[in-house]
Amino acid sequence: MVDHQYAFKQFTDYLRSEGKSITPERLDILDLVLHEKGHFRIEDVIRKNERVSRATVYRTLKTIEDAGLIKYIRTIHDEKIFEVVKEHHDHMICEVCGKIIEFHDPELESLQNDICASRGFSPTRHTMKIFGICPACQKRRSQENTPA
Amino acid sequence: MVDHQYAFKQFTDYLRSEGKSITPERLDILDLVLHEKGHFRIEDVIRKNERVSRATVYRTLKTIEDAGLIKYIRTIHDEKIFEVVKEHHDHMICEVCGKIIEFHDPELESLQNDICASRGFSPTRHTMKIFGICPACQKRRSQENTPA
DNA sequence: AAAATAATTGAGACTGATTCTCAATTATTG
DNA sequence: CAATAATTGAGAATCAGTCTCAATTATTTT
Repeated sequence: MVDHQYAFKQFTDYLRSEGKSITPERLDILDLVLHEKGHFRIEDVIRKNERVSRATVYRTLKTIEDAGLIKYIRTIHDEKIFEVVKEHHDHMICEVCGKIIEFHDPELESLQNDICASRGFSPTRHTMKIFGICPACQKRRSQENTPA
Repeated sequence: MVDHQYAFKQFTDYLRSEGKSITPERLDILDLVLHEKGHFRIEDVIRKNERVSRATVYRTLKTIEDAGLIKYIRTIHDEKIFEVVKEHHDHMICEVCGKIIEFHDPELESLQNDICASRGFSPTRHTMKIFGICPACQKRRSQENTPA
């Protein structure tokens, strides 16, 4: 879970620092986004918030992204999927059921930094996606191949 | 460089195995793609091959991708960039000049496998992108900040 | 708190990328 | 070579995302 209070403060601070207005539309969308469990698509936000226009949803999601509160990844099918930014983490994506599993590994992070350093590249951020089959789908598959 | 001869064989084998026809359009596009240095965009292929229709370029690039000969990544600006598949590698992407640097690190690969194993996830492939500033742009920047 | 100013919104037009349709063409098979 | 199956091209259609601009709302100024 994300601290909503804190997220709202971060967002309004960001808006003020950029000379942008604090509007009910923006707060509504942030609220909706914070209540999303896990990952969500833009269409979800548009559908669940008919009061706000499609254009404003797009604009506002980009603003919230610029504020550093959400980010997106691409699924196997190239769908844009948003998520609320928590601590940094990477993703495992199941190619069978589409499930997205988050993970974080400090060793991986430091190894990445080493690799960059050895090449004179100055990293700011990274994304890593591992595609494969999640435990549940592996189990289901092995059951299907061994019928009663 | 990629062995063209071998790539053509792989492609025609793939087509045959899928019951697909071997057409001049498909071979032309594969040929063009193999001659691309590094990374290319779909529009490049369409422009350089006016004999073949836009629709067929799209269809054929997907076919070549399915055959495992090319793949694509997304840049910072969400552009689709294709590349010929060589040995597996990951990418560093410069946020200043857009340059794409390929790298491969066996330690990274085995660490990824360990991480998956510990979570019961069976990996098939992965993508990793590190965004940051390339050596050339770092140098250029530091020069700009220290004028003569 | 009203006026003046600046930013935002909504509706729908627009764009660019990609997919679809289907008749005409070309490859494959027997 | 004829019959069959797959592919192609041209343009229509779709889709996500952006843009326009007048009307509305937030912010700042007096």
